[in-house]
Amino acid sequence: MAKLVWFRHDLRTLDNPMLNYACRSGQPVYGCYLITAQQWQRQNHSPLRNQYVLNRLSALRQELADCHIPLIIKSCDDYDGCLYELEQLCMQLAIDEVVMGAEYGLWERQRDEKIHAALATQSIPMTRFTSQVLVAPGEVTTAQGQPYRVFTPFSKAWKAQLSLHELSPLAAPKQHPQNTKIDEGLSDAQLTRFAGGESCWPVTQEQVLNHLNLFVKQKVSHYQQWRDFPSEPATSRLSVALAHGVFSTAQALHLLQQSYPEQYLDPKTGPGCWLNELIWREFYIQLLAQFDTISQGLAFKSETRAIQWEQNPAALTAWQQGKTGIPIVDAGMRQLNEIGWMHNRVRMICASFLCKNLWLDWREGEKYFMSKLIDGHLASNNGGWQWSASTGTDAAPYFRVFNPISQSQKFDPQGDYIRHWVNELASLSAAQIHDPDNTVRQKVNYPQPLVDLKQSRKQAIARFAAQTKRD
DNA sequence: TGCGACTTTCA
DNA sequence: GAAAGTCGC
Ligand SMILES: Cc1cc2nc3c(=O)[nH]c(=O)nc-3n(C[C@H](O)[C@H](O)[C@H](O)COP(=O)(O)OP(=O)(O)OC[C@H]3O[C@@H](n4cnc5c(N)ncnc54)[C@H](O)[C@@H]3O)c2cc1C
Repeated sequence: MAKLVWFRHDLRTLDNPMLNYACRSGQPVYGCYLITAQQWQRQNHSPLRNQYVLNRLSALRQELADCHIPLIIKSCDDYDGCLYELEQLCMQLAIDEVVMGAEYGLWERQRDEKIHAALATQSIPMTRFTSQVLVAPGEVTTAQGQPYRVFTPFSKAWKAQLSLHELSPLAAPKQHPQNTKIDEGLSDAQLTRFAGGESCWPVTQEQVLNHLNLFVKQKVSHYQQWRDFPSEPATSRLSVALAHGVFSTAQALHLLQQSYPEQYLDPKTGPGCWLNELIWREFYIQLLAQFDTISQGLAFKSETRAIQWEQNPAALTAWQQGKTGIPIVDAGMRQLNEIGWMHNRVRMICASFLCKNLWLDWREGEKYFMSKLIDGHLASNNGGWQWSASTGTDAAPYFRVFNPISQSQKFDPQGDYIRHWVNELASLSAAQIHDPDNTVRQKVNYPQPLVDLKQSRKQAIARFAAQTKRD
């Protein structure tokens, strides 16, 4: 009899509770990953993200091989196909337990429930661990026993919970070498072919951990000061690795704690501010796990669900292509389109512009981001969009509307970020670049602003006021 | 991590 | 009449 570890969003060998549990049994251990291409397409996963996953799987297979654990990679259409593949594997490999890290989207929870029930009829237990977050959804609750809906109290409870958690990361387990040859499914050559190239993002665990180490040692102290300036390389850019579980919150936190024991809990310091961002990620994940409306595409605040958003395909396309005539928005959208990643400050500006100034449905923005981001993750992406749209819990108040040009002047004062991503504006001065004069726009062939910022802001606030009063 | 309308304070 | 403060969307 053997154990099967099903990898999903925890593509690592270090600090992996499933692997450790399976290996402690003393039985043979097999890893598996199921590629569900149709499902990915239905959920708008971006091509660059798929490429990253496929590259990462080759690397993970090597890392697992160092532990003498084979990684079987199979392809099936969608979540329904997963059950069949798992049953096949259980039969072929004489599996007596399937082990996995919990996933929190509604469809993923339903899939896992189905599989759990089906395997149970064959007396194969399915055991779920917490692998994506340090503090499991529901582990901390408000005094009334409710899930937290507000970030600050959640983060306090989260930190208070740390004393109960072992932070020193689990080592990668080592199995005895196995001689028996098994069918590992898709070969590395096939993975490389499907990936269609090499991801620009680090794919090995070693590269990612080096990057994490370097960030914590050299950059996190200045994080608080510089994180909002998109032309500064001040943020960790670890979201891609975190979204796929190449390392855990505990691994990052352990480093922070070791390096900055006096600071890491204080959000006013660089390390403490960065930890807060890791907690934001866990905050949104626990919301996703405990409120089905997020997976169902409903606004979190019910009083905002009746809002009639504009239907304007031309404006949506202009926004998507980075041709809105608002330089900072266009720079952000072009960064997203080109590299599948956007700086957080600019994500907020682009999202706010779509919802508040263009009055387009935040779900259109959410969908488009998901179709381009490599770090795309339902919990954080939905969280970010509902924050921006003021439809979320603990969101930006509807009357606090960003002015993208003031944001641009404040956070990209020299215009370096804009110059880098918007070619037409590369030669403009800092005085012109945030909102060029008509004549300058014509000269460099840059569009006029798609909307009047002042007027659209006023209208958005009025519409929200009318909507929320109605109840 | 908002901003305009309005009031108060000071010269 | 400028600057600083307060209010409400
Ligand atoms: C509209 C919108 C959509 C977003 N979509 C996603 C998404 O699909 N996936 C995603 O991982 N993040 C998303 N974010 C959050 C944030 O923009 C990115 O996590 C961040 O820009 C990643 O860069 P970094 O790794 O350099 O972050 P750092 O500043 O170094 O932060 C460290 C880590 O903390 C987490 N984090 C940071 N900020 C947030 C946040 N606001 N919410 C949740 N987690 C956070 C990320 O995992 C990040 O890697 C979105 C934000 C907005 C406003």
